[in-house]
Amino acid sequence: MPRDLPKAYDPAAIEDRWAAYWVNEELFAQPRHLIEESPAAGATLFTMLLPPPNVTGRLHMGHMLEHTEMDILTRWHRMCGDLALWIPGTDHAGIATQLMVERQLAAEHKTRQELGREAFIERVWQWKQHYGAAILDQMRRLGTSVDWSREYFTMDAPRSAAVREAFVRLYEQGLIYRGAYIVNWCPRCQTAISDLEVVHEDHPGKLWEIRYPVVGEPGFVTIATTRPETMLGDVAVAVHPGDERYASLQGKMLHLPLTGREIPIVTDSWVSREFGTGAVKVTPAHDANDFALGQRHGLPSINVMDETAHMNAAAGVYAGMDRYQARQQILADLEAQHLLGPVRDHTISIGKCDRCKTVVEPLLSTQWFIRIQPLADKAIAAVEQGHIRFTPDQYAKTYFEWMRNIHDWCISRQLWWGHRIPAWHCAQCREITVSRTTPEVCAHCGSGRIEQEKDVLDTWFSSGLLPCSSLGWPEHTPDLDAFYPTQLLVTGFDILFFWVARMIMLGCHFMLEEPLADGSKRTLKDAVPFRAVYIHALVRDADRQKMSKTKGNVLDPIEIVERFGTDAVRFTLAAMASPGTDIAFSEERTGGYRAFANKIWNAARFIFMQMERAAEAGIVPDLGQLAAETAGDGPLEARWIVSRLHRTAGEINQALGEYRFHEAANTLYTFFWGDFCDWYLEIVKLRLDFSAPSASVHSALATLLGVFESALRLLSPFMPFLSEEIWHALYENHPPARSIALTRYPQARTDLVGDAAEQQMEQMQELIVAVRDMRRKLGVEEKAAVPILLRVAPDARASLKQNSDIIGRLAKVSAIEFVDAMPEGAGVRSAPGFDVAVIYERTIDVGVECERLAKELARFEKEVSNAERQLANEGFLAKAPANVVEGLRRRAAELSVLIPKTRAARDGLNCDN
RNA sequence: GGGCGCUUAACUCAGCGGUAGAGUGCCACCUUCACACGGUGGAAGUCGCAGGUUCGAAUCCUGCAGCGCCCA
Repeated sequence: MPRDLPKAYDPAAIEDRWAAYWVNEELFAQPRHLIEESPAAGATLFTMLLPPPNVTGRLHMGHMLEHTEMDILTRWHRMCGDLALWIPGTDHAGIATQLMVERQLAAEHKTRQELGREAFIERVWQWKQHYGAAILDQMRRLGTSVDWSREYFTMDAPRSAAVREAFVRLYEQGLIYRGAYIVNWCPRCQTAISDLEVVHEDHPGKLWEIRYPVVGEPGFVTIATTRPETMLGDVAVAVHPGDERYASLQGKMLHLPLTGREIPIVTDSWVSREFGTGAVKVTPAHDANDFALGQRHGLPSINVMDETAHMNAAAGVYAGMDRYQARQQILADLEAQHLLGPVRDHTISIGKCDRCKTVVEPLLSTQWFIRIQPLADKAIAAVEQGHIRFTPDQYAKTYFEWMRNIHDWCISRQLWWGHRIPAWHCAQCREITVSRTTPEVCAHCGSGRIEQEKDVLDTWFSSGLLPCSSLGWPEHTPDLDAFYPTQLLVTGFDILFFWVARMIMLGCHFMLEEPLADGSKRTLKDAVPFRAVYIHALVRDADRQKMSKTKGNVLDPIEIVERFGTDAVRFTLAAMASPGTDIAFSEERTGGYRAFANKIWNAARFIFMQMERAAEAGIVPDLGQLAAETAGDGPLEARWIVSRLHRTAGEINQALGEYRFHEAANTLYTFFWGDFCDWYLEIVKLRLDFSAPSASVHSALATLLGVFESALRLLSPFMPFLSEEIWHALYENHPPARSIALTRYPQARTDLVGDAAEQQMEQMQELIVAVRDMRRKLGVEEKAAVPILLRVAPDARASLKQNSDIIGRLAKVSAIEFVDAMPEGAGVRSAPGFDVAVIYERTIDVGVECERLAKELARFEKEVSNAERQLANEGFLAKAPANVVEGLRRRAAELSVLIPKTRAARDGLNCDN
């Protein structure tokens, strides 16, 4: 029996099956031949690129959140009828991957140098085949609705072709150059790394003062430095031009201790007079600021270290020492010459390699650079002109800030794993040949003695091209015509500069040259790689701590998923994903949403049970005609639940359109559990009397099934597994579509949103809750039904009378006596719309009830005095909107009735005695 | 040093100009034939502090305090 669900919801029993089904049936693919045969022109598109996870990575909670948000959006758009395409893939991650394989080699007591470049790269490919798909496999298990037929890898053939084309084109356009500049050098990885790959940490350090003797006269200039070992590469000492202390020394020369060299004193307003002694040593080859200063003053650069951060031949007697060893020796030698001044404790910011944590050495070396300004200008304009929108919008500021202070991009890396730069050096004429195809001879002198550049490209050079290259660029493909620009990029704020900025720069630059599908010229508006960027928050642990390996508080999402189910984890993340706010991931809360899944599961069991009973009575609903509708003269609960459903659908659609996942999830939760299960199902039990099948029984069943089926579709993007399972079961495995994910998302029909039904129902709910509370206070036994006295306004009486069976069942009331006036005194509960009393001989706990009434009275009195004060205020009456004034008047009137009633109730109980 | 953000119920967070909300937790009762991953009811907040704008401020502005992040 397909509708025979187990009593408790067990995600493990259903998830693998559906995950495999979605992949095997290729449900979420947009086949290329379809795009070619009938181009997507005119269709509403939803295209998104998966920010490529590293091949070295395993899924973490950040991915889980990111993928959940992207999957909810993609599934939602798909169900809204959009042509939805989500392209998955991985990034080759140059340094990280090379490091993994180097570690593997180290365990075998080998180095990559011993292996040689070709064999090493072969080994990395093997590693990649073996481990590189971990995250994608995890995504398959989690049911991520991507198009697997379009999976990319940043080093596969099409992406490599894109990289080569991009490099050559930029070179031809004069936007790539090669030169000697200071870069962040990792002595362990032995490569240049980007600013963003350097993590700065404050450490306790020292500030040493060193005396440099003035040439030709007695006296010293005392400089302060945190890195004495670099003094061997000093080429000047700089002071502020306005610094009185050094005014007389300007233009003089100094002896550089331990070297025998003489260096000039230069003035530069960059120097801080307050820091240290106000005199700073200048070492252009080992400090970025000094390098810039050296350039301004035409100073030479003296490199005193090699690629492993050991002192080189230029360091004289210190050659061969490691940088820290050299520091100690230099300090000792200075001390011996009485050139060392006072030492002070000083907190220094140390930059470490993000990958291997080695202290980075600023080093002068020859690298390839992109002249970034022309690209950045377009990237800035694209956002300024509104072609790309950020959510939350404050990230646009961060983006501008970075983009406007951008430096030329060092794109060369001294790694073996990556896209090797397509440039060939000629041994004959020393010229460089840059070419799309591998050249035989030097383009300048025709010599055959050419050798390809050893450096590879920064990984982001290739990932930055992905919005174009994943769609086939530089080929002008139907995919490119159909899907570029993509609609959205979802990513973390830490990736803003990594990918987002580079994708925008490269996309705007290259795609401007690519005509639109109709052949017309593309403008910036359509050259952007995506129209919107949604920045999600950080997932922290339950104590708001950042998850980190060293703290040991890292949660493995797969492990959490195995305990709670994918749907519960997805729902938790969605429910907590308020834009701009970090998520304190709590397992307790995840447990709560697993309970929600179980609740829905059991609602389904109940409904299926009713269908079975109906079938036994000969009632078989037409499952092909399910609709969340009801007749205007239908019973109150039917009109109400249909109204609530459509209101809910409207709110969810709006919330998702604004990336307000938490609002969408909470709205759905409240509807499903609060409205549908707690109230509607309880009421509908009254209607499903299959012993006497009537039109109203048929209609009740039809509404129940229609609303439930719609609610499942509302749920589907959030809980794809659960909704799929129940939905297929509802149709006894003969559903109208291959997957609930391929059906249409419920849209709000305003004609079915009934304010009157909602108001009537609300009043009845309020009455039922009041009676339940009074029963408890009176000590009525749980199962006993008791009569009540009820006074309501004449216009509400008919509705309540008609639905007295609902009140009877939900509040356990045996009979309702409608009266025009309530008896004075105790036991009467008053609300704006009604007065009610439970008829029961046992008395209430007078003390407790008096206290409750006293509190209520105090609240009413405070409220009424506030209201009266405002209503007496002419400014309020004149300036406040009419509906606000009217609302307050109505409330004041209510209170003026409620207060005497409450007082009377207290008098009846003799509370003040 | 520059920039950004946060401070609301025991906890985690919504709300961002018109009568303080949710989930979890807590207390009491209930094994009622969908669900104890449940039901019913309940208690719980001077919205960080001080000024200002406004008829009206948790919500806007200014200052202060504490916490956090990014860039240098």
